[in-house]
Amino acid sequence: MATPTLEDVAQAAGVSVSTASRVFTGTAKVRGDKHAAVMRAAEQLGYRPNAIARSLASGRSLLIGVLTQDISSPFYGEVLRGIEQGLEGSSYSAIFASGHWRVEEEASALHGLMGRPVDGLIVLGGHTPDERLAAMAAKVPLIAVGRSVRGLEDQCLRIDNVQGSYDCARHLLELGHRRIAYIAGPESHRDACERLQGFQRALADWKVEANPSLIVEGDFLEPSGLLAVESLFARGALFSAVMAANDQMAYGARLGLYRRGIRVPEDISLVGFDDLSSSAFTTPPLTTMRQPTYEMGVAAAEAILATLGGAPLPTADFRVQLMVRESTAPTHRERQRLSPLDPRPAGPAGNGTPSPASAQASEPRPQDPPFPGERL
Amino acid sequence: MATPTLEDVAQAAGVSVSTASRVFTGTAKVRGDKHAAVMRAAEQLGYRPNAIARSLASGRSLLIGVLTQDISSPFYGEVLRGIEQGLEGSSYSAIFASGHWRVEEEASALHGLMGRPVDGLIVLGGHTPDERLAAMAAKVPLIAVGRSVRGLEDQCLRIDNVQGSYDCARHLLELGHRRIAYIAGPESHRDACERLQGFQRALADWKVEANPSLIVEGDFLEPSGLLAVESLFARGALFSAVMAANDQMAYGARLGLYRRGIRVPEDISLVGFDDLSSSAFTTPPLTTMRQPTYEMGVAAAEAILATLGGAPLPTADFRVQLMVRESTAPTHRERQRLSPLDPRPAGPAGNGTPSPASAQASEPRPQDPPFPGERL
DNA sequence: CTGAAAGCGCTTACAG
DNA sequence: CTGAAAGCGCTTACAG
Repeated sequence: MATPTLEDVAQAAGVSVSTASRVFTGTAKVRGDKHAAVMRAAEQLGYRPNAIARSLASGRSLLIGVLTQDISSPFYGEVLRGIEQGLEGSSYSAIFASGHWRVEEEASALHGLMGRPVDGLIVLGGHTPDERLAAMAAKVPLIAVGRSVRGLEDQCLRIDNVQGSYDCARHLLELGHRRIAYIAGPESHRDACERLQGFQRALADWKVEANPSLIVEGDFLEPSGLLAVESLFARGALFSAVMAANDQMAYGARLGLYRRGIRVPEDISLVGFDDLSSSAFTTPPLTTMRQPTYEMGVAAAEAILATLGGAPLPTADFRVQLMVRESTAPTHRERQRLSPLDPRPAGPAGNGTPSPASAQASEPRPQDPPFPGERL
Repeated sequence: MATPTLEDVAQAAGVSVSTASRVFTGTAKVRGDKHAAVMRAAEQLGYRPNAIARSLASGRSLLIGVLTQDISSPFYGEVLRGIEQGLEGSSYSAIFASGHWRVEEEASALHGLMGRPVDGLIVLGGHTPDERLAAMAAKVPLIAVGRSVRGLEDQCLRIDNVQGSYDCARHLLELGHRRIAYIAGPESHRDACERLQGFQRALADWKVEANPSLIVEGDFLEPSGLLAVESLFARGALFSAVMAANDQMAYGARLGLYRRGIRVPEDISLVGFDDLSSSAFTTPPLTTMRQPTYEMGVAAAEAILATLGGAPLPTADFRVQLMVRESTAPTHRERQRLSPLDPRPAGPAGNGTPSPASAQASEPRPQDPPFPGERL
């Protein structure tokens, strides 16, 4: 038998389609016995309301479009999970499209979503011009996560990248590090620029001279972190810490250090940004700035739902939080200052401005076991 | 102005809606000048065909439902990316729903997808009973990835878990390992059972006695890998290698070893399964069994498209591949056999049946630098 | 090649 | 509380 329609149900229940419709939408009271008859008929026939027909008739698609950049990104993945959670229990579902950070691809993804059309739009990052998003926002409730849109400031869920990055750098500076290599994100990313800015501001506040040769640009993916460290070594750069603009590049940097036989954090400290779920399980567990990505996804969904329900936009404040784990340690000099009697042997990198050439030597040498307690 | 409809376009172009419709669907020839007039009018009005109305009229939603388990899973993420890629260029888009490996949640996700209704269904893993999937498959083309469904064997895209796991174990056995700890997946997962089976079969072929106290069950997530290693140590188990049923648990195990100051692979070898994209960047890079997840996603999408287009189901064969990286090494005994003059000092774990108690000692001791070449 | 018309499966004023 | 009817924006035989 073909899929049963509302008409089949109404007929089986001995009521009009209007009445049958009302029991499913709940828009008006229906007498008890008729209600029951409809439910029974629906059950018996295995009736499922056709969402498409319903959308066309009601003018609402019950779909929230989500423009993401990469469906498999560990960073956006958490946001998507949050969105799913935030939509749970509502009658809306999410439909995803990926833009891969390419303006044209984002445009066509957006085009596809609007053509459905969706009842609301959540935009995660990307390079779509502000004007285009403002134009969409005029048609449909829109929330942006991880980017800001001029004129739509209160519909943008963001963290303070400058402050977050500043705090990462401060952590390193307080541990005594002065020569800090920085692996930046692509300068076309606003996040990347802001994080670089936070780093530089901290340096300035600590009266540490900025050293352009300690800054390398990556693309937010692992291999670029590895390359960055390699190029740093190739140019003979000296540093006691590496700060990466995101965790994925920090992973790559970690591998670059490992390849040279450099220990983290004994020889060189490492910090990331994002706190991906796997960052608590790297070797050593990565010190990084946590972004509340899941929470932002939930909030984005709730904000859309609120707007759709005619409620005012909920306000939320998203704080970053430094997760001090085991990839950062005081410089040797700082350790000595703190406990002059510390008997542990100083590694070749223990003076705060290590020579990578000596750190490279593959002579067996003492390995510090992790001392997490020391740094808390 | 409200969103323009086909009727607006037809009117502006001076043709009937039928004709206007034909230029957009391409279902019939339209005279050149009328075609142009319609295109121009559409352009001018900023017309976008309404996908919902189109679906209702044509009886095709142009939506492929994807039942996944966790939208943020690094494993399924790759499959989703493949599906997106495979659908690219077609007029279909994917709509995702997550089941979180819970039968009822999967049912409601499936219910939501079928109620839209979708034109095709791709199912990733999960615990939905075979009969339910068979029932869906009767209504709509269905492809399953990473699980098998009785009666739908040729619509299931799978790898040979038994063989893959066998090959991982063989790799370890050939390196001389005999006491291999195994971190299994949950026994309710078919994949988990098959991988355990492959492991045990290899042991049997090598005449290594199976040792139940070396097997711990996890849940495929990182923390369970950490717990597994801890419980192994707690019970005083002796082993020179750890094999995990997936990469995420291998990451957790890696951390457990690190916490005890145990070196990988010098003291203990470690192997995973899946080859997640970050596994090439762990410390050390993880030896693991690659699953062609992205390719399976592409193939699933293509199979659906083919079926929808009336073409026969394409056949594909998915091979796993052992990625030998740097987390596995020969046992000390095996190294000596291979090059009796190897001058490197033997670690406390070098005899193939190490004592974790001694490996635990936090005395500084020589650290082997990585020797990737040695194992190729 | 083209238009008028029916119809996709619902919802929702409108009139009782 | 309930039914008949119009309509959502398209597609697609059907007849020219």
